[in-house]
Amino acid sequence: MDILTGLNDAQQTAVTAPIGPVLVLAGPGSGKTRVLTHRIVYLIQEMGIPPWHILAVTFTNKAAKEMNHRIAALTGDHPRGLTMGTFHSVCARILRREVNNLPYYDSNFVIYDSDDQLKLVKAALKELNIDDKKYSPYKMLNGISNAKNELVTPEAYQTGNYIAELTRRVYDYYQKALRLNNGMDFDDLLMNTVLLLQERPDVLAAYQERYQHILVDEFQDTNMAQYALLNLLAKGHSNIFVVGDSDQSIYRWRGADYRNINRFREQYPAAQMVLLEQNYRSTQLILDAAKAIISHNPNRVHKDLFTDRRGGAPIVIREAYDEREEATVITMTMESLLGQYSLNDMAIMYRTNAQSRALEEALMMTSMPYRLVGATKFYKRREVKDIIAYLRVVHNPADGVSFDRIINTPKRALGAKSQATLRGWARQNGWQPAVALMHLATDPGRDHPFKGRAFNAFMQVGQMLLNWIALRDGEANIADIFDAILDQTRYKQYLRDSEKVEDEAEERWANVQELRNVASQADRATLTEFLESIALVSETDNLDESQTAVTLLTLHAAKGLEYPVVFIPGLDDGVLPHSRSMDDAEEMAEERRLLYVGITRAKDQLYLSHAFRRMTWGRSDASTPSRFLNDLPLELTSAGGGAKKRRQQTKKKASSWEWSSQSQPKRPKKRSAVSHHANAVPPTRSKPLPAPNRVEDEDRAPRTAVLTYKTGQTVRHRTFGEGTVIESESTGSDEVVTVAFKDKTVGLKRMAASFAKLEII
DNA sequence: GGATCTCATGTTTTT
DNA sequence: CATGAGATCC
Repeated sequence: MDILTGLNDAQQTAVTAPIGPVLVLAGPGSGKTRVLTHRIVYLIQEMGIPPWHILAVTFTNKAAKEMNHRIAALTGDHPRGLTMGTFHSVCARILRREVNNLPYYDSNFVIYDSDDQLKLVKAALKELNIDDKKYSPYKMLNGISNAKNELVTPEAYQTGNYIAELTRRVYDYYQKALRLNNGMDFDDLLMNTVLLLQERPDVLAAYQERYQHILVDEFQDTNMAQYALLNLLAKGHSNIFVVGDSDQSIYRWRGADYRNINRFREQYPAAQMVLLEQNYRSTQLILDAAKAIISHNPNRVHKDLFTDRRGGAPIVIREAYDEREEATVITMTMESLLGQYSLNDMAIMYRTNAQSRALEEALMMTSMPYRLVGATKFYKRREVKDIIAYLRVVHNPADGVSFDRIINTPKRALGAKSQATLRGWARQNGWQPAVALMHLATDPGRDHPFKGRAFNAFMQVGQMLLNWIALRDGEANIADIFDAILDQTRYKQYLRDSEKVEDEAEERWANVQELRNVASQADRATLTEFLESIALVSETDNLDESQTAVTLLTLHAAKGLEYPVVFIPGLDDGVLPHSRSMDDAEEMAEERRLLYVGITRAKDQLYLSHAFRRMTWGRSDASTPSRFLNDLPLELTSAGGGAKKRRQQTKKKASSWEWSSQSQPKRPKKRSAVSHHANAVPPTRSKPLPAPNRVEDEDRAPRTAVLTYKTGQTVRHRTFGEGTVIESESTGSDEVVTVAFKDKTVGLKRMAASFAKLEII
């Protein structure tokens, strides 16, 4: 099969560009992953480049996996020796291989996550006698991270003021602590790789020789360290193919700098530039809206996005009374769309995670299944972290942060005092605490300061560590070590004893089992590889698409995804744009890009909403519609419930939102407090947001759907128990039942019949 | 050593 | 409001 088949002209130009620097500016939905994968295959098949000379870097494991998958589909095989991975995993691999050239580290170094980092910073503050009340550890860590992203070592850290001086000292201590623990944080993976390549021309030469062709995804998200890394590797051959879109740069606060695109152009003036402007995702109308929003940002490379999908459903903009009503109406709109779309086709994208709460409540109310992206936090669970900490100590006994976590978990009556004694003794002998315990267990006769209960407990831990390490060095696989740890620490018993609620203990144990599954699947991997793989996965990498459900996610998490129907609630000034970005033009521009990213996720339909009042930090405050809404041309939006009329007025005064007096008995009270001085529409039945494609159908075909439930019936819900049907109505494709449940804590609920699975008694 | 209370804090979070 | 960290009390 010709690999150029199905590619448009611009895509073909990019894929077949002569070897050398190439910059692809790819608008949303323009097929950038396609271009990247086809380029790789083109290099291999048409230009005869051996796969092992190719390095392709992405930001997420998901993107790397996707590309691997597509390449395999194109070639019918996984090209042997091709290096494909995230910046961090590629760096970790290099560092692991070059560990002999790294002072202070051995090959069992562990990767510290943000929790571990914070613990080290706190320890540093304590050691340096800095008040963590006055100087927030988070901010210190942030400063350290920024420095690392800019390749500034503690020695080179500039201190113009007192806080900077403190940060420098903490940074210095922190960095030494990392070495002592044989640990690196995420930023170290990048910085240490760059430093190594800078300091060792011989090592650099080897990697330049190895990676003769470099491809980079999401180039606008690279930070200084990543840019430096790419340049070092590409120096000499300049075969660097980067794909990016500065309009989708939304990680500035993490050090990403879209100006790297400009730097690239300056550094490689001969670079071939390709603009991908044809969009294969959205309707023209949605693209026009996106363009209208983004065009207000200064200093952009102008792109003229277009699509074959002429026209499209107007964008619906609505104002809600508050965030609860906003959520209710979104769920009702979803219900009304169920005939046309599956729940999998719909997503709600918001600025802050806190916004998900109201949405979740509304979804639960209607029994509509949903999946929350990024909220699982499996690897952040206490029990999971406990076991990983054990494994990490077995793998790298120098890891003091993990050791601190496990030394008294399960409880061994080893409190602060005993631990301090241990630390003192270990330090005297130049050991890390876990190493000290192993010495103690090997030779209990040696001089030590412990006695009685503490001595026995420490001996026991030392003995266990020796056992596990013997397993590690023997034939045992990861699952064997895992089981030995669970068994010898009596971890299950510990969970039972420490959780008051039995279900809680069960759940935690289930998580431990889940982790064990992951471990047993990695049977061929070494402990090093296993720990590295779980340190470098993100939660969003495992988006479970297997069940039918609405997706809830932040706008950040939405990048790279697409859905036929997209809802973006919270278009209020202070939410989007976020209040923290109000006094900084760069940050405001980034907020705008965030909205741009959100809008361009939508294929067919887009629903934007804002609220008249919004609850922030326990306070319900009047809200102003997002300034970004003013930039949407009126002709692209539908006149949802008079919203357009209102938008034409300079100032809105109140909501014309409607609510159901039956389903939300508490609402009218609150509501009337504002509506008497507002030009509110008289309360009528709640209506979903108009679905533009459906309006006519509805008029033509009056509802004749047969209802399953009738007023007065007694029904049973699997979680809410028994209740009486108050009302049931058809939404066209589904039936919405209002039930008064006997359980007073449940009360009145509106739910979609297809999900609620109510049993008629 | 553990439970309970108080108080501060509060975007986004690819790895 | 809701969460989490740290202090304080038992």
